[in-house]
Amino acid sequence: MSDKKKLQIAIGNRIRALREAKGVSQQNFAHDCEIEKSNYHRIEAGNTNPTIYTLHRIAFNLGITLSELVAIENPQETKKGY
Amino acid sequence: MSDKKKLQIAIGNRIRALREAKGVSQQNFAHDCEIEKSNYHRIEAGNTNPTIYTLHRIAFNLGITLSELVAIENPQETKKGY
DNA sequence: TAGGCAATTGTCTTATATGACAATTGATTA
DNA sequence: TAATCAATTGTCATATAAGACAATTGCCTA
Repeated sequence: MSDKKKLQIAIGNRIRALREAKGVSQQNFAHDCEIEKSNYHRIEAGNTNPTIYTLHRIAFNLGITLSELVAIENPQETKKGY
Repeated sequence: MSDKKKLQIAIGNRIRALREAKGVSQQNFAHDCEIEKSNYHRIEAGNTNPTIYTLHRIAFNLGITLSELVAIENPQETKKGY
């Protein structure tokens, strides 16, 4: 799997865990973040490569910083895969 | 100015400071990150809303984590501006 | 002065993130 | 059973990130 996909999945998993910890549904949370719900789902599923501003809105609505949001295991980066 | 633009500028400024601290040119650094040099410039200038994977490659080539890269002052977020 | 390098800007193209919306599935509950 | 809600998938349109490349500007320095 590509580094890009691994990163997307790692971020998606982290967002999902944090949202579930808050006990809020995808639908409601997506609405709070002003993200269309199906696209929000694709972010959690690791099927998209979100922009920093989208992640910023998600972090804000989780009540954490962007830095905390992207504090994931460092996907082992090799050269290439872009 | 929009929250989005403020975020882009904050991130661009941070990337520029870190790159300059390494004493490497935009051209060479962009090449290392596999980003076309004019587009790399637009990121530092805050004229684009980069994807997380682009920032991941930049962080990697700076020798820091994504989390460290986006550890910026929290642009004061109000509601709306999306 | 001429040449080279870095930074910047502009434009066109291509890939894709996101919006919008319909439809399906599964779980729950009245 | 029927109704509702959450999650998921698919498709189309739009906006824009990023690639590619040309051109300009400013700064060195040989």
